[in-house]
Amino acid sequence: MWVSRRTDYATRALLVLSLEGGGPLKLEELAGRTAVPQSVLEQVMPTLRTAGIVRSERGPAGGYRLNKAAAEITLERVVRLFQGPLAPIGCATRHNPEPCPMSLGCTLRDVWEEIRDATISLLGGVTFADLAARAGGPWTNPSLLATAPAEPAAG
Amino acid sequence: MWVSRRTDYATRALLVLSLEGGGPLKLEELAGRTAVPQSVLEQVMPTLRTAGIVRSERGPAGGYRLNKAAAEITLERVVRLFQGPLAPIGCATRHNPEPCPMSLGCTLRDVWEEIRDATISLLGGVTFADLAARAGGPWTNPSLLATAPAEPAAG
DNA sequence: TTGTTCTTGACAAGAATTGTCAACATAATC
DNA sequence: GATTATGTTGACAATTCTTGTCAAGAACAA
Repeated sequence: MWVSRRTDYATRALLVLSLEGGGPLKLEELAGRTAVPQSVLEQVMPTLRTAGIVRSERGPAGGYRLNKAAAEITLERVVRLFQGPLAPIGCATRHNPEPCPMSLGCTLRDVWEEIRDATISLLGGVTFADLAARAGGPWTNPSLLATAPAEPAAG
Repeated sequence: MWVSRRTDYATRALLVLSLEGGGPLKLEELAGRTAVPQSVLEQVMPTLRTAGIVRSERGPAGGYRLNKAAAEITLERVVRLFQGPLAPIGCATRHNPEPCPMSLGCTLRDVWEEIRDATISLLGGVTFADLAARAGGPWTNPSLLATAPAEPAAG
């Protein structure tokens, strides 16, 4: 339960962009196709842009597209961007681990590091090309999305 | 960075109890030997007790000890007790996953589930007997702990 | 009865998360 | 140039989680 909503939303947006090879997608479209509040994507997309992962164009016919091949964007890159270190605990990060008076001979830390490495290995081994290749359902067929906004037919 | 302090503290306390095969350890001793604030252990230990992992005795000569063999207490059990589900995200828990309109054909969720399973596999494969067998430093030799409380010799 | 120890519940301070909004900048089109 | 469509930015409120602390109470032994 440690992947934040923003991380979730960012990966969703990138998966849709990976599936939409060509033209730019507007923020509104992107929000609709990923079932993400547009107001949150407003925050998420600029972060992806600053990181060089997506590119944007303004004005009519503007929108977002990938800034590099989907095969070159790993899940690790994106999760790191929004989550920071992937270690489950501060004493087990690879860079600048949090000091702990019990770290010497600590076998608990060994396990935390194994979890960290397994996580990195999995996230680092998956690109958005991989994710796009096997995606289905509403990902490839937007009409399968309920798109139930404010008020359903009730009254 | 998803393992909470309380989880950290609980596992530390259990590791020390596993190393101290025999007599009960008082809360104060346990706090000292694990470098954990006693006031927090006051909250953590009863949780371990209610879960049947440790046993307690009150009065003088009281304290805590393991309620079962260290080889029968897995890290998974303890982490679950304090963290809840081990999945990185709500849609990927094994029981009652959080519903998501994008779950059909979602390859992202596949990866989250792989991370969940790898985490469970690692945590489930380690017992406190394993952890105790290889521990060293201040874990086996408490005198190596700085135990620097309020005011060091400075004046 | 006294002293030691665990037990419980309430709590405050702080941090992180989540979602929203308004004002602004840029680009195309009329 | 005016207008419209779009991304950009920063501030923000509400909520929830985390962390540590404390005081009063219950059990046990001497």
